[in-house]
Amino acid sequence: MKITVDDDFDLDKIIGSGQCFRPKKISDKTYRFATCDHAVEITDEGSYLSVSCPKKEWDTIWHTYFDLDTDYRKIRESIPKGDSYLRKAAGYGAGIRILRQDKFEMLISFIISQRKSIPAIRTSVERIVDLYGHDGFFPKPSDMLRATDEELASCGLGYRVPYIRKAVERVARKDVDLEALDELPDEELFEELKSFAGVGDKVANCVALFAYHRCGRAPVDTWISRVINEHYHGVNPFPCYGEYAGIMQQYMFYSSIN
DNA sequence: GATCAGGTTTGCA
DNA sequence: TGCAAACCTGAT
Repeated sequence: MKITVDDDFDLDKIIGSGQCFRPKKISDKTYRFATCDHAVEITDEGSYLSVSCPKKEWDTIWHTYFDLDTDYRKIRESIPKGDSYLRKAAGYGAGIRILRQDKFEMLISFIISQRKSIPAIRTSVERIVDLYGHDGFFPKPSDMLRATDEELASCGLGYRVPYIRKAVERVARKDVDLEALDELPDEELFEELKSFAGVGDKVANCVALFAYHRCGRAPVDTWISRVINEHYHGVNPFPCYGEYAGIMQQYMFYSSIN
């Protein structure tokens, strides 16, 4: 089926922006994405996308996943002229969109991400899918309850094993309802996420941004910290960007690692 | 083979 | 409240 997108949309940049770890480029123009119990292959033909799923699935799942109701071009154009670094970064990162990804997968993935390179994160997440997932889909919390410490260690989790174990238990036993957290305002969501062991400011903001689509949240990692020091005199500019701070963060992050 | 990686926790001023 | 140091291990 053909889909046309009249806005910034670049799958290479989306995959390369560090917000997701499992989507893959499987050939020159074709990409594979999976979320919850759905998977799709998308071929970018330039003027349109050729997608492997029926229209109904695209409209109900993937349209939302790719945040196609948001006008990213307009957001880029709203950047103040005086903010030359951001304007340049946004031009370079044009095509990035903030995906709406599965909450449990994001929580686990970003707990793993601390002090790891992106390739290392990918390796660990893939290994978890191999061990506990079904048909290549990320496991449900209950699927991971049976995990042993040895198995988790074999995923390269190191000292994060107890963090993952505790998070799985809290979610599987409904001690925390990740879906229900959707109703909370940003700051309360942030605090709830930080109540997980192994989740600090950076990881909580990543989960808030990439799973809960809180676009005002801007995770500050070593790369962004470098950008702040080198281009903003050490003063964090994100509070100025308001509801789109997270999108601006993605442009800067993408520019700084690519 | 050393060094560092998209941080968090813990302990101590 | 702030600042180091320690932490597992894959990737380069």
